[in-house]
Amino acid sequence: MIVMPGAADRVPEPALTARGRVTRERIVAAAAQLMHEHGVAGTSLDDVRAGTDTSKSQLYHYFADKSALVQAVVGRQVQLVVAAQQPELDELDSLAALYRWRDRVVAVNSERACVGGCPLGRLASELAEDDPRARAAVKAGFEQWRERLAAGLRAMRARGELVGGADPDRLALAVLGAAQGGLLLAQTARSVAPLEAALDLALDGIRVHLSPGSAAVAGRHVPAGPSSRPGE
Amino acid sequence: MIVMPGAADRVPEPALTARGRVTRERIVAAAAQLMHEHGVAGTSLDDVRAGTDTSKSQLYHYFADKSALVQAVVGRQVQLVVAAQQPELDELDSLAALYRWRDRVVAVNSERACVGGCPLGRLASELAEDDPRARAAVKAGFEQWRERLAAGLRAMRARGELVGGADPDRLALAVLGAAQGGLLLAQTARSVAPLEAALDLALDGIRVHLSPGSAAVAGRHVPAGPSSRPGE
DNA sequence: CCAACAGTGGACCGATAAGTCCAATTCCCC
DNA sequence: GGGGAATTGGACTTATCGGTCCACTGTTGG
Repeated sequence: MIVMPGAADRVPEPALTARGRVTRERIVAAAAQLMHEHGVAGTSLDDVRAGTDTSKSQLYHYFADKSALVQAVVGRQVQLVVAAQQPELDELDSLAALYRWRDRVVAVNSERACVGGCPLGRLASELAEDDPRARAAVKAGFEQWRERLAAGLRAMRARGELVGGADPDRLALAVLGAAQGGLLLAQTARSVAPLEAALDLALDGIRVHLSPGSAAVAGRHVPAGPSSRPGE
Repeated sequence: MIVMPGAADRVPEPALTARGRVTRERIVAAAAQLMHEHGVAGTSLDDVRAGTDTSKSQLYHYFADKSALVQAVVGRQVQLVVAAQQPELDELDSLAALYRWRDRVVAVNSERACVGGCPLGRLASELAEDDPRARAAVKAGFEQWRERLAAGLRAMRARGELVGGADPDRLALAVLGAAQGGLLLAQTARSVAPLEAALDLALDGIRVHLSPGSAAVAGRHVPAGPSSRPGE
């Protein structure tokens, strides 16, 4: 679990035994799943209780209130979202690798038939205005995700593939934005097409910043030309 | 349920007099505002009632239930969102015009300090999984928005500015995705920077599809090079 | 001018939400 | 193996929500 540097201002939780940790984890996992499918407001603590074979008192034993549970859910979703892209994020050092990442994001979303969109995105949209702590947590999650993308772009620049003037941090932010928007439209349209289109266009944008001499400039991953890959 | 293409499957509403129409509009406007700020689930009918100087019975006089009110709110937000970009959307016929549109979107979001993100995006995220009719309405709204963008890109292609192989519909979808994702990240980060980055990268992507001979290829709107415009 | 109907006010209802409380039970460690 | 803390079960409280109901008011057209 990632811990904020400034020591989180959490309620002093009682010590957790092994059993306690398991139960707590079970609650968070079920709550995360439910909130991904039905939203935070659409998930009652009774729903969580029913879905975890626990009792009301356990929920309040491990979490001060619903907001604290939401906080834990945010943390978990950040972990899961990043973990789902782990291999691709770890080797983002070329345009081809970016396209592999693109394919991964599309595949993950395709598997669940675009239902729920991005778990983080949903939490962001629902909590941003009502729960400042949750907003900060989601913001930190996005930041972590963006940083992984930026690291890859920095690697590309270090290898001379990316032109010197390009700002990896800003580009990574933009690519993440394209992913989020694509995910949202995909969820609404129940089709991965918007996600593919948004990511492809963003990667086309990256292409503009490739060094002229780079082998990838011509688009070895996209034979038919930019943004023309057929959707699956 | 089989729905005829033309006739909406709405509850047969009573005839509306002028006074009735005004009241109804007042309710929808207030509900839209509240739902933009606090979400659909976070807005009770009592909130709407209090914010409109109406009574409970009026809400149910004009709307069958909360879902029907939400439906009306979606329609209104679609109108407002598109209307806010009217001038820029009407003359999207060049890269420079696309950048003017970009500036407009950024400015609108900046004015409200990124609060609430995109009204349509918020509704999409919150309603997609729980209210099929609302999801369809939001989807139609996005479609309308996308079509406006696509029309501009088609104009560019007709003028020879865009290369023949580029697909205006798909590009428009991607640009809309960039906007939505940028808006979401901007809302979460409380900064327009992600929105600017996402839109700039998308427009960089469009640049890839410009005809080689076009005057705009060199980037007359972006003197310092792609994606390097300073944020305001 | 008066009936019929759109429009309005607000009390009321049942369901369900978050959160409380306390007794019972299990576990860990001395 | 016993004591204290961690853990658990579930009834209970209180508040709020969507939704219903009915009496009343304004308006309008014949």
